[in-house]
Formats: sequence, C-alpha cells, structure tokens
Amino acid sequence: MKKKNDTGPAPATRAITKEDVARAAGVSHITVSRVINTPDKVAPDTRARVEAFIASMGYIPNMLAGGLASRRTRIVAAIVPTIGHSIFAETVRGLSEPLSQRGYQLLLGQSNYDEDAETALVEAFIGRRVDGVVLTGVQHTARTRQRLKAAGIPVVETWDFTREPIDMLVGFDNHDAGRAMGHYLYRKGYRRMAFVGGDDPRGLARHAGLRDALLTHGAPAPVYLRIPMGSFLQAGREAVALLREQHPEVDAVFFSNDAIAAGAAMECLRRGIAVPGELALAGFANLDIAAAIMPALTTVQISGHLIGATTAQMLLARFDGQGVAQPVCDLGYSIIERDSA
Amino acid sequence: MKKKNDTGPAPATRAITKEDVARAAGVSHITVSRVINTPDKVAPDTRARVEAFIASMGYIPNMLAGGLASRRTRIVAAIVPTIGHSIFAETVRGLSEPLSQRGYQLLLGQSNYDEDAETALVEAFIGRRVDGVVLTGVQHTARTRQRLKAAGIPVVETWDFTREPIDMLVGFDNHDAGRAMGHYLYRKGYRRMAFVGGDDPRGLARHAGLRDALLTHGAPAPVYLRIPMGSFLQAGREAVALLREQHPEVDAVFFSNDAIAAGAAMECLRRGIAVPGELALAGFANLDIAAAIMPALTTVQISGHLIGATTAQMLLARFDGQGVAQPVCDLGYSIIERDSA
DNA sequence: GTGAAAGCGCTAACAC
DNA sequence: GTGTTAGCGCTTTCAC
Repeated sequence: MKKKNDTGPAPATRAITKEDVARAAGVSHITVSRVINTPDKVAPDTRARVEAFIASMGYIPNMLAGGLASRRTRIVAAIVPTIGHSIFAETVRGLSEPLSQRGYQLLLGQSNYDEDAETALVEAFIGRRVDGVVLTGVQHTARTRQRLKAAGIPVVETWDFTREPIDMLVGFDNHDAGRAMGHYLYRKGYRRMAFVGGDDPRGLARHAGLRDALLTHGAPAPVYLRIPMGSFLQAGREAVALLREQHPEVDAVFFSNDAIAAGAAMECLRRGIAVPGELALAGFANLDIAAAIMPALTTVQISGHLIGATTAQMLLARFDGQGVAQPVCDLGYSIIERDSA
Repeated sequence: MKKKNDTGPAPATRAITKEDVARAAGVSHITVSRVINTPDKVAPDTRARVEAFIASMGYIPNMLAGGLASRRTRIVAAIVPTIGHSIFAETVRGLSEPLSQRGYQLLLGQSNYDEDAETALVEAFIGRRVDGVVLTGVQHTARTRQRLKAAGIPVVETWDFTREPIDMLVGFDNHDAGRAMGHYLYRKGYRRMAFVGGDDPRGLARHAGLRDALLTHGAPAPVYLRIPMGSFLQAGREAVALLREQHPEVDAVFFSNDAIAAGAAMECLRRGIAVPGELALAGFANLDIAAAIMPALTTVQISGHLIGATTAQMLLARFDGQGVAQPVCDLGYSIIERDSA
C-alpha cells in the first residue's frame, strides 16, 4: 500500500463557509454566525435547523477570518526555555488545560535559554495576534519588553519574581529560595558547600541566595560548578565525580534542580558515597523523582503546575474584561526535608 | 508598585499596517508586501528605504490577514497524549526546532489518551486552518479521520505503525518491539514474566508482542499489570510491591516505558531485591534515566527526537510542494542490553 | 429575531 | 519594478 512520490491528500474542494450553510438553511450568513457565537439570540427553530445543517455539512468556522474581524484569536503563546523538562512541562500542562477548556489554544515556543531567540518568538507571536503571551523568567531584552508593551497584549512572566513586571507575574523569588536552602543546610551542620547548576538567570539567583546565606553565617562561599543545560541526570553524575576530585572538602551540594540532584544521587550510590553521611544532596522543584529516588531528596518545593494554572486564570480573567486584582502573584516556596540532607 | 484592580496594558492604538508603512515610504502597500515576502523582486533602493521604515515604525505584519488571503498559516498543530513526559517531549522538540527555523509555529494540544478529546482538538485545529497536523498513534475516531481527509491537510501519524495511515507516518511497530523484548528475555532464561503499563494502544501492542513471543516459546503468558497514566515513577514502585505480593513467581518484568521501570528499580533497591538476580527489569524508549540509574536498564531503543525531526522534514517537504518519496517511515527499534535484565 | 453593508489587513492575479 | 483590483471568510454596527 505504500504510495510512491506522494503529493498529498486530494486538494480539498473549497472549504465550506458560513455562506454555504446559510444558503442551505435558507437564512443569511449572519444568522449562522449567531447560532455559533450567541445561540440564545436566535429563534429556537431557526437555530435547530441551522445546527442540523452545520452538522450534516461538516462545517467548521474559519477562525482566521473570525480573528481578523473580531481582533481576538483565542490563542495564547507560551515561551519556555526548553520543552522536554519535567520542570516546565508541568507549567505548560497547567496552562494548557484551563485554556483549552475555554476554547483557547496554546502556541508553544522554545527559547533555549536565549534572550534573542525569545525576542524573535515574541515578534512572531505578536504577528499572529495572539491574545496573550506567557514568558519564563523576568529577564528579557529591551526589544521584547517594548514590543510587548506596544502590542498591548496581556503578558504573564513566570518562574521568577520582580516588583516591576512587564504586565502580570506568577512566580516566586529564586534568590530567597536559594537563601532559605543555605540557612537550612547551615543549620544542619554543613559548612563547605557547592552549588551545581546552569547559568540561566534563575539558577544564578538560587546560587546567589545560597551564597548570601552562607556569608551571613560566616561560612565560606559555595563552590560554583556550572553545568551545561542538557542532560541533567548525566550532568549530576559528572558533578559528583568532579567535586570529589577537585573539592573533596565539600560536604553538601545544592543543585539547581532535582534532576541534576537525582543524577548525583545515582552516582553516589554507584561510588559507594554515603548520602548524607559523606556528602549531603539538596535539590530544587520537588519533581517526582525527588521523592522516588533513594535516598529521598531534600528539596525546595514549588509548584510548576500551579504556576501554569494560575497564569491561565489571570489571562482568562483579562480576556473576559475583568480586572485582575493581583497582577503580581508570589506563589512562594518551602523546604521539604527528606533523607539526603 | 503593585497595581490594584489592573485592567491591563494601555489599549494599543490601532496596530501599524502595511498601508501605514507604504504611505511613509511613499510606495504602495503591495511593495511593502514584496519587500517582506519576495525581497529580490524589489529595486534595491526602494527596498532599503522600505526596510528602514519597517524597522523604525516597528511594523509587524498581521499573519492572520496574510493567512486568510494566502491560505497558508505557517502553523503546524501537534497532539500528544500528554505534555510533561520526557517521552513525547523529545518528539515535540524534534518537531519544533526545524519548523521554527523555517518560520512555522507549533500549536500544541493534549489528548489525555482520549480519542474524543483528540477529535475535538483536530476540529479546533482545522478551524484555525493549520498547514499540517501531527498525531500520536494510529488509532483515531472515524470522525478524526474523516475531518482530516476532508480538510485535505497534510497529516503525520507517529509513534506507531500501520500500513494504512491517514496520510503520512513516522514511527515503529510497537507489537514487534514488544515481541523482540519477549524473545530477548526468554533467551536470557526468564520464564515467568509480567508486563506493566497503561492501557493506551501502544502499550497494549507492546504487551501483545511480549505475549506472542512467550507463547511461541511455550512459556506462560505474561501477567498483565495495568497502571494509571499518571506518575510513572510512583506506579513503578507500586508495581514491584504488588508483584512481590501477588505474583512472587515472576522473574522478569517488561515495563511500558523507562520511567515506570526506573521507579521499579528504585523500589527494588529500597527493598533489597537483587536486580536482575531476583527480579529482572526491562524498560522501553531508552530515556536518559535508563542509562543513569543503577542498575542501568536494559531497554528498547527508539528515538523520540528523530520521530519529531523526521516528521518536520516530511511536512516541510510537503509545504514546499515537493512530493514525499516515503510517506510511511518505519524508524525501527533495537534492544539495548544493560545490567537490569 | 433577522439581515445588509462595511470593513479587518493581507496576497494573488493581472496590468502598466 | 511597481501599482490596481478583487477577494480571503468572518464580525461589527446599524437597520428593519
């Protein structure tokens, strides 16, 4: 059955329009439009008849034309540093569900932790006249901010905190969270710490927070081990190797996320390094793996899913023309103590 | 700085149009259009002048209007069972990158393993006149197939195999892959096997393949343990508990994916169950965690990323009006032998 | 409750 | 190389 040199499905005969349905039902196209958009403004019997034709003719309204005329596309665009991370995936899910339930679709973009790539995506999305834009983080190019403001689209920044968002914000303070973990580890008796993470703004903030906490206590600043933003598990394993070799004095490590920490835990197991006895491990985000792995990971709890869900609610409220009481929503964080530190 | 009862950014003064730019540059709007779409058909100096105005005025073309007129939206829609799984996330990434490089954007939908939800998404996407649709799996409602065919849009089914795709296909045979693992485990000496997975069509096919292989050898059919499609790690841990209790005779388990298998491996470690000595574990998909965990997981290698990338290439070829030589692409699979089975 | 007219901002086809 | 004309399919506003 394999077709050779296929050129595609039959070139669809012109798609059915409101006009076609209207003609068949003996009404004007505007009535068809009303049946779809404001059914209660149409007489029950006309409505039933039109609906029957819509179904039987398989009519699907052209939202492109609708969007052009109404200036509302019912599309929300989201930009994440990378698809394919449990971390942001949960946020995307939390965003997608309430949105799709209300007839909105999600246009997804990936910035690869690159601000210029983000700007390009923002421009593309504005060109598509999306109804709202969701950004990861609070650090963006001047051009991104300016384009977004000029477009006048609702914007939600996520996963971080600032007092001066572009528009709305749903997140938590990464610096504070890092500091809290620093205090926790210090209280637990650890003195020579390391931080392992990428150099994205939020990871950097967590590191700075940890450092602040340690300096407050008069402890030495943490060793900073920068890893590439790729395979986190692998990076965690390599981090342990490197740390043992170059910084054997380190007694506790704070990882920028649980995936890296989990990789490290696996490597410790492999090498017979006692956790937390010889080396304490702390993660971030409270991903599934943090609780499942052995030893269970002490980590910073935040809710990626809730960030997405809250963002969706704010956006939806805006779309409905309601004011958003709290345009800046700090979801906070908390430390979950488990076995690894 | 927190604003109370915010009603949003300033209502943008009417967006700039091609007409505005054209007036400023002293040309007609069609010339502006050419500068953007077919720059080489415009005289170098007019072009430079127009480009300068585009930049200085911050003009962003309205792709909604463009799409309506040209009947090409440069949007590809993809439906995955769930966002937030390393498994499909890689496919989405593989899809997104080449597409976005060519100016296409990705509209993402989540079916939650529900065929009717998939149909609803397909209809919404057709309404948005997307240029292409990517589906997960080959099992769809009659209505999905019919809508898609009527729309005449390029469609790619993924992650499974059939000789009669809706249009194009990029995947592998789940049944064959399951059978291959069955033969492998049998050769390794295991006789009382179990399969742990959800009841999605692809998982079911892997199970059926395993079963076929075992029956061929005259071995007993595998115990089938159905788990919910949620937290895979957790499900894997529970599966081990349940298996030890209710099916202590089982000596090898084939999991529908590596995340479940990894959860099981963690639980074995916790309980002191020797892997593979007491219980052998085999996964599916060769996710990062399969190689990182201890013991390293024997698994079936397939490439989620390649599925996405290949799909993008096929779609792009179609968009360019080229025929696709091989509308059905079987990417195959292979067994990776590691330590767990 | 229903319809007619006017556009939304752009591209395709054809002129010059 | 550049401009003109005619839609793309829908919603909005205003009549009836």
